[in-house]
Amino acid sequence: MAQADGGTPRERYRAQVREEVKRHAREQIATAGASALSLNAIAKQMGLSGPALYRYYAGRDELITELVRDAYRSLADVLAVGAEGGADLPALAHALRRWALADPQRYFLIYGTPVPGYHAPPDTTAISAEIMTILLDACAAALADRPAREPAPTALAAHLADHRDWAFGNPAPPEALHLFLTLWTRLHGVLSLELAGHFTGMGFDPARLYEAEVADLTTPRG
Amino acid sequence: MAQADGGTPRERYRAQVREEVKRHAREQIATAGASALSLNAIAKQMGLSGPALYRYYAGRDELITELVRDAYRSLADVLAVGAEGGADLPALAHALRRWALADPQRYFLIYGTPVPGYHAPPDTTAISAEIMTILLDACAAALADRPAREPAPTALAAHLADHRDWAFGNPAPPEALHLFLTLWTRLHGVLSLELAGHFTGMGFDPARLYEAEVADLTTPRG
DNA sequence: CAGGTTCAGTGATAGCCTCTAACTAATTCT
DNA sequence: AGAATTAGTTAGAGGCTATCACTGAACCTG
Repeated sequence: MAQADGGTPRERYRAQVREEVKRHAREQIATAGASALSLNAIAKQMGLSGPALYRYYAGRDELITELVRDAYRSLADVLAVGAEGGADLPALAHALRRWALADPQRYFLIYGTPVPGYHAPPDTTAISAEIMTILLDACAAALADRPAREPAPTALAAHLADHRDWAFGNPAPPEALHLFLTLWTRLHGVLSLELAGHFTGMGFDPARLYEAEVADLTTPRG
Repeated sequence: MAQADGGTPRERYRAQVREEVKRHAREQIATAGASALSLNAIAKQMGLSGPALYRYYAGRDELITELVRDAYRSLADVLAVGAEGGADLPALAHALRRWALADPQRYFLIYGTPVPGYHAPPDTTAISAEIMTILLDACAAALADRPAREPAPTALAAHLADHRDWAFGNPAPPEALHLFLTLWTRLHGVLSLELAGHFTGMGFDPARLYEAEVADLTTPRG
């Protein structure tokens, strides 16, 4: 993993160590949450002494930012592969759920509690836009497949038609914008509460709730 | 605030200091997030020296737990007052949104990224159940007001009918259980993404999206 | 291959933090 | 008034982030 050889041996070594640091970091985050991530502890686990890691990462923040970037990248890739393979909206929704369940803390790295000061670097938000584009396109495609029998555009769709800056140049119709936002927020709603454990002990199967939301999303209203 | 006089002067003083500690803690959390909360910093702000606060809170965790409890209590009270006043589902939904927007980090204290190890104490989960009961009752009432013309109970409702342990003794019909879960997850979906800032720069008005979800929730499907 | 440069890794240190322990001083109770 | 309780103190252990100055190895170049 991590393209085997990049250039000079030193560069390769650097990349290798950076990768190993991230491996430990991911493990630490998965078991104790992002706030418990400690450069010091990682260094010790790798048999290094504290400050050594500062050769590889400028600080804790940079490491976390890189993990956030990786998380975005990973999700974008999963969805892109699905979309290329002709996956429809429900298939993408389930790919998202599988991805989230595989590593809940990775999901929260992206969609969890924000740190008030923090602003994601531009390249990260670019990947976020990539993700939204994939889902938005899928929404537009889903609507195109539907028997066009909605003479009453929703009020929200009209509002979105006037404020579509975020769908940078995407030719999706207003209804698709509406569908996308609804998809995003509803899936996130179920997923984040499930991953946060708010359903544990309730007895029911969250997968069914998710399934019901997906079904509702892909069934035109009467 | 904080019932003026409790008993011995010492007890009153204790309660007063505990309250002041929480005040500073809330402020700190609101501006820098829960992970940045520091007992030491609070002590200095209060003109005390570090360890003094350990007379009032066993540690950082206990303080945070109390803030979580207060947050639950505050939300439960807001909703209870609304429900007593005869508020319907949309009114409760808007009360929830107002409460969340008033202090986003307080919302995340409850519904944000979980700390893997942490388990909320029983009294806290009891308040959570209180909140769910209010909303569930409102859902049942909303359904009762609807023209009863749904011969096809949803598959999810059937599943929930078999797994209704969590609605401890609540006589709500399965459809109400379904509606409640949908309400909860959808509202949380919009709210948490909005509060986390994922809509900033998108140009549209999150309130309209929220409004659309509320409307959808309270309109029977055809 | 010799010599200079670059860079990984080190220990020391400053400055935060949580939390414990021992002590002082004020308050309250009897 | 004397005894018991308790608020607050300093000191300190151990953790963390991060900087700095240094050593020693790897690398490149003439």
